[in-house]
Amino acid sequence: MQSLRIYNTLTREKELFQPLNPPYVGLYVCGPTVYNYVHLGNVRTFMTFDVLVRYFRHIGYQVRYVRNLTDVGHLTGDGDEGEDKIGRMARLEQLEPMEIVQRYTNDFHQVLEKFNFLPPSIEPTATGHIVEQIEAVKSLIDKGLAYESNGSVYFDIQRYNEKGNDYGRLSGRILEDLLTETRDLDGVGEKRNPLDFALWKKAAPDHLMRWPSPWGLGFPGWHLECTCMSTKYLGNQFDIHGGGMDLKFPHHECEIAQGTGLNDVQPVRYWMHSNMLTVNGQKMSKSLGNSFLPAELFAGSHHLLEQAYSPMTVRFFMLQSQYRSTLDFSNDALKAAQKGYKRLMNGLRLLRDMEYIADEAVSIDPAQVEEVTKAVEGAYEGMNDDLNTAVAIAHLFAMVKKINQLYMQQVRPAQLGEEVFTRLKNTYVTFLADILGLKEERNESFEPLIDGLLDLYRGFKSEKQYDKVDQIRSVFKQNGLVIKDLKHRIDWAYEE
RNA sequence: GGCUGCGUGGUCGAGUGGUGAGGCAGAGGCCUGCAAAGCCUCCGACGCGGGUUCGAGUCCCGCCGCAGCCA
Repeated sequence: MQSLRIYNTLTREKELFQPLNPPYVGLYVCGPTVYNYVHLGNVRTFMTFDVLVRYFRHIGYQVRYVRNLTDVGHLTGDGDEGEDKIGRMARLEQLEPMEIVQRYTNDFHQVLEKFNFLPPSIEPTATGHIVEQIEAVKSLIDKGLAYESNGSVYFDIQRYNEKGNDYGRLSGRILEDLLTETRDLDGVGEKRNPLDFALWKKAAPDHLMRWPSPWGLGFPGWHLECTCMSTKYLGNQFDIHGGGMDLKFPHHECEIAQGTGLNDVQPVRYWMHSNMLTVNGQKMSKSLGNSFLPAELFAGSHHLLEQAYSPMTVRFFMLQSQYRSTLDFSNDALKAAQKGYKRLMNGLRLLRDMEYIADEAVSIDPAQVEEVTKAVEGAYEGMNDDLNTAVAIAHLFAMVKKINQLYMQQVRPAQLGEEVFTRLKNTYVTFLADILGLKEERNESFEPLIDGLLDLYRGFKSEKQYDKVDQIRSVFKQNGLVIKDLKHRIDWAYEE
């Protein structure tokens, strides 16, 4: 099995990944709050973990991938104040909260399918786990780590730390500093300490989503659902927890506190955080007007976009950077990605029809063998080094060059030998399709039509009817395809 | 203001003590009816100022800029 190293936010180091119960891997990723169309930044996060799951499975692990949907409890202030995000949308659009949830859940699934994401093993919802959350609150109160105040229940951070825990470790925050910073703030109200966070909130009379509890009608705090659902399906301690960088504090910090408080064990062994997106060097935000939706990207319908970019182009584009780096969206970068993506896909098409040809007259060329071996091993080394898809892709380009050389008969399969040839073929196809999740975007039913046109082209070409030849070329071009006139054959490819 | 991370060639983007990233763009060549595709060759960088080292894009200090979280 490959040895994968993962950057653990908790230790700020790359660590060798060792699962608790091999060959099983438990992975939990914070899913979206379904109150609006899915944000491109979220897409990047889920893509990171999509590739992680794919790679784990490829190297022989059995993954249980849990990605939740937040459908209650996430407030507009991202803290304990403000309106429920879903409740707010329901009020504005005069719909049932669950109508909002369903609408944006559907959108979320649709978008992810376009990007060729694997479905999670379990996709639990917060409202589906109210009972578990109430039980968790009770347990935390029993343990002296939480207290009721005016119908709400809060986690007692000071008590938690007095018991030898370290609230703030994940995000590099010092409790004393946090206390100093927040001391003079008013609005503490029901809390003993301004840093304490809500486990259960009392519902105001006009609050739409509420459930009965030992503390009256209310709803769960945002952080609690992830603790309950992750430990329910993956155990009190599990392998990996992922999410966007923005969730490190306070969300994930609170999850650690809740999980540790409940089960006396650190809930997560490896914390992984993916970085943010920028647009033309600036952060992507609605107020700056530079935030576009996946659908706008596919349609090219945003004023900052010069053209449409297909889902696979965007997928390839995102994977060309390492997940812990910020990634900048711009037209030039996306156009470059489109060309690069098509180059890889053309290689895939060629390779599919390529068979090994034995040739006694040709001996194995060590230099050729080494080039292929280096590319294959390099691709794995990239993935093993904290999921460095950028490095893996660089080696795929080395492979596509070799594929083209074989196709152009500049290199003979026998120069590689059957074993190395097969290794090249398998690795290339596996990396693109299975690990990176990149697939051809085409309509296969049109292929006979393409072949028919190509026959006509051949005929005109041999008759030197160049006006007809050029005409057919232009038809291909209009459809994003190019005709390739080679010494030994005539073929087509995606226009890059 | 605090914490965390980043700043690489025309552009996007890997690398993190000792000649190679890679994609896109650009230049030349092979091929071609002309092209395109492909192949070969080339061009070229490490925010600014100090320091450590035989040697730094890579480590340390300061500054500037960008991003995330907190206030």
